[in-house]
Amino acid sequence: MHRHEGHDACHTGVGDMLARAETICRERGLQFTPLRRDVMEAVAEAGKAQGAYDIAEKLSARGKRVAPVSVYRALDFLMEQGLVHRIASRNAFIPCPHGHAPGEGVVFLICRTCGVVDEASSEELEDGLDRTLKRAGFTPAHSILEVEGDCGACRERRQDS
Amino acid sequence: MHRHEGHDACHTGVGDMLARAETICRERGLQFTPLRRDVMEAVAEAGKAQGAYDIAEKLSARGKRVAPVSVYRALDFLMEQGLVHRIASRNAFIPCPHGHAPGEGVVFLICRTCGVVDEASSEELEDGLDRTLKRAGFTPAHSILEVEGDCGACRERRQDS
DNA sequence: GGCAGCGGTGATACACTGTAACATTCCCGC
DNA sequence: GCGGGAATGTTACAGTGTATCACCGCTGCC
Repeated sequence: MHRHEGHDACHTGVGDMLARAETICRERGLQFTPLRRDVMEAVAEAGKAQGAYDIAEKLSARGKRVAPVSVYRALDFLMEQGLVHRIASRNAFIPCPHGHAPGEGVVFLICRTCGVVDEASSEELEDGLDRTLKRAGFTPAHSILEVEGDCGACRERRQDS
Repeated sequence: MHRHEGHDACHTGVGDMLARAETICRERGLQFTPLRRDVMEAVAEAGKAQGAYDIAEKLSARGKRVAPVSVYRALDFLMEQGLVHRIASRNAFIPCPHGHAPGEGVVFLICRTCGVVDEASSEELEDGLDRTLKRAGFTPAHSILEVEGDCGACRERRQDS
């Protein structure tokens, strides 16, 4: 379980993500089926967060029809394995370039201009949250930290014009 | 705009919330209509987060039918005024006992056992988030911080049994 | 071989959440 | 009275997610 400080710079390629997913499943004795692979690929190759219905459409477009319910099941599986995250504020899904468990002090940075979702994490933030929860007498099980705003690239682009 | 450190202990009564809502609207030259009042009341008197359709049902039960769309409009208004918050992970709404603007370093603590949603905020958490965002070169516009887990009361209750 | 059990998938239907579009009402200022 | 704006009513619909049952392929077991 590795950690990052600040911006998430390790933009893994689609092929790498699939390979890693397969490895993880094999290690855990789980099946990385064709459907799960296709869904993982669809999420990974999209530049931004994808809705379940978008994924279903995308997979159906290349031949065999895939029902949304199948996509949801595959997504549930991939989320349990920490390979995909759900963005609650968008009802959409993104690939996870690392392998962290859910609720681990990771913040999602959602650019409202270009739609790209990035991850950031820091000890500092996590500690602050932990202490705040402890003071409130609350035992966390799962956290959702999402910030909507403008990413650096989009802000610069706006200033140019 | 007052601040809290730690657990939110100021559990305002329903009557107080309504009075405060009315005052705020009058101060801002906005209408606190009967519908808005009813929706505010429904949200305030429920012990836990309410879905928009729950509210519509509740209001319809006592006589005149209220369509969900009307509830949504009232909720939008109340959210703009900071009187109500939306819990993204539950698609539900809670009253806000304070008067903060959205995205102000407030964390929602959602008890997965009893369903009660509490608010907590701290400078520490907010600073940690700010610094993390700055390092990532991200300009925040709106934050969603929600933690699901067990509140103190439910944890104790479980240990008793 | 036959057979129960189980995980994964297909397929249909449905529930829940949210919004668009347009009609109506009410109130305020002129 | 009359135009105009804000709030609400009404209908329809889009988007998101789940329940249910059937089926298939595999494995272990008798």
